[in-house]
Amino acid sequence: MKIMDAQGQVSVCPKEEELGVIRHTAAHILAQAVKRLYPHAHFAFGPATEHGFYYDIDFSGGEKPGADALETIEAEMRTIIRENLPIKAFCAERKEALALMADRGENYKCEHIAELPAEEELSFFRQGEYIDFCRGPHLTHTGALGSGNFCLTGISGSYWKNDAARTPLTRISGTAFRTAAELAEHKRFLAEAAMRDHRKIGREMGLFLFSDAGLGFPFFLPDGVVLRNELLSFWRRLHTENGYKEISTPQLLCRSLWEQSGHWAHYAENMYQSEIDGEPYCIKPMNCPGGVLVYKSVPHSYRELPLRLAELGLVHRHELRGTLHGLFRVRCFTQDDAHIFLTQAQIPDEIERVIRLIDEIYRKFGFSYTMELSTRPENSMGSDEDWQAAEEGLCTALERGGYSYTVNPGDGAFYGPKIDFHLRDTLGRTWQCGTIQLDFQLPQNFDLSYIDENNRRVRPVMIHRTCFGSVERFLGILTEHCAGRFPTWLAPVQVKILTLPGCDMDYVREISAFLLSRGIRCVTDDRDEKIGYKVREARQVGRVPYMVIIGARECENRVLSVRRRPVSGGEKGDETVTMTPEELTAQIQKEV
RNA sequence: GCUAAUAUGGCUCAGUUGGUAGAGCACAUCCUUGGUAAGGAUGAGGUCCCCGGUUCGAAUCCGGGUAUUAGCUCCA
Repeated sequence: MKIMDAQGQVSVCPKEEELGVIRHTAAHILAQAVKRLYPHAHFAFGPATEHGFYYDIDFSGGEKPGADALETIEAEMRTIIRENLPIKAFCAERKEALALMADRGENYKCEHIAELPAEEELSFFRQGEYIDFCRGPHLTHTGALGSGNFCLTGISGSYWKNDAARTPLTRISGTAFRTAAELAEHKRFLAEAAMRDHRKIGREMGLFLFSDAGLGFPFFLPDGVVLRNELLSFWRRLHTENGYKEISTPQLLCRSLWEQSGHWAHYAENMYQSEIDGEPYCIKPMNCPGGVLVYKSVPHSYRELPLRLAELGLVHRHELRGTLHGLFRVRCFTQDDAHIFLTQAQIPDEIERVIRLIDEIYRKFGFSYTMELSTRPENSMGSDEDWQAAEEGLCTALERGGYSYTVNPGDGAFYGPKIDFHLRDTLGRTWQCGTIQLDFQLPQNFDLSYIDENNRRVRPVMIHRTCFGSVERFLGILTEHCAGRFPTWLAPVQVKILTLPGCDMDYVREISAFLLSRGIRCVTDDRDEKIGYKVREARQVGRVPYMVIIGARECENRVLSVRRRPVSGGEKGDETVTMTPEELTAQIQKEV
């Protein structure tokens, strides 16, 4: 694939950059098509992204495109591709550049150029009547995109540099690939992803529910609670092994506590408020002040540190309604929180220990994740020295462990920097789950202390951390990851007994009681239905790991016909095997 | 909160140029006694998201809400 760079040189594109160039050129062709159809359109940014491309466009001077406009725009893009216009690069001095863009009414481009450092080379790409200020590189002519290799995917809103005070822009997004076959493959992937959507699976399997009675407040149904409880017992076992003590702190605490912690000053707009006996109270949006009060309730010795207080705390936050999204983004969720109180010297070791714990949990589910180090935000409290020490503490732990991570400047919590762990949903969108936050502020605000080996009163440091992040979000990710086919130890129903006509119901009851007594979650489907119907329902709707078929043959020989759902991937391919109840129990217990 | 689209039984969706609602699945009853991915019949079930407007007449057209979906922002 040939590309044209900003200097006008043609070269062969490195394989790993091909998609980006294709998509970037598609964004230009999109803009050109839009300009032809909507002459009043003005352009902001139009980059290639991880999944496709978009262009942010200001239509405020006239008609805005609706969703049905996408087809028309796509058709015009195909016309431009058919015209096979050569794409040429040229450079300009700042003054000329500004004049060129101003002449075309491209005020956003002018604003962008004006903000660039003086030494920046200003390059443009021209295709036919269309000129864009752009670093490139691009394809060498519009025909190289291929009219069957792209599609527009949506129309949404955005702002110039995310500033809501500015004129709203319209974002037209699309995606493009090297070949039409790759695009078709991408569409298949999207269809598959829709099947794995946790909102759909949650409804089908009866796991959870959303009601108009409370936006963003999920209900858990009986099978969802089983799933959740199994996940939490795993979590509790692991935390006990790792030296954590579990606590539980109140849902409502008086406002003065939140003022002292700094939440009132930095987080009030997200907090639900109430009043008790005329005193203002807040529903907790975080568990930390509760944990701090537990720490403060008795004097501590350096010998106790690090002191690890874990809490499965239900928190409520008033999130913007447009951001709510299934279990991924809710207004009340359970944080698998812990607050660790420790000495300065213990920071790197303890951070590493927490990273290892989170890694162990994610690996158990086969998740891959990315790590981000977020540094001091604008709206923060504490001294520069503390922030520097805290950021260094996190860096040291990351470097020592040899972990790869990206830095997210200014994205820390208001009380300290953090390491975030991001998991992907089935569409490839990332969601923050685990987090490790270092905090020098709360210990100060609450005058926390411990007695050191010289009998001096010393201020501890605090680590806030979660592994799942939100139990609800984690369950959502897990549901999509396994498409509802949970591992046997988590499956709400582990065994479904399907009866055939003519079987001895006493034997069925005996087997069911036997499995239940061994701690196996088992239900019986003895409806008067065809076996094929029951099998289909158990597999496709219930996603049950083990089906046990009992008919006259099984009753007579006192055995079971067992069908194990394929462990991974495909829907088909399992076989029926004959087992005794003891053998089945042994096999299931191996998986839990 | 912003931009766009969408909103019809528990679920998935039809519903022509405006003339008071349909299907499949699920559910109930009956028939079928069937050996591994949907046997058959009958029945019940709807404030067509809400509030206004246009019209003789609105699921349908218009306006305003609300919710959902996608994206933005924000965050676990």
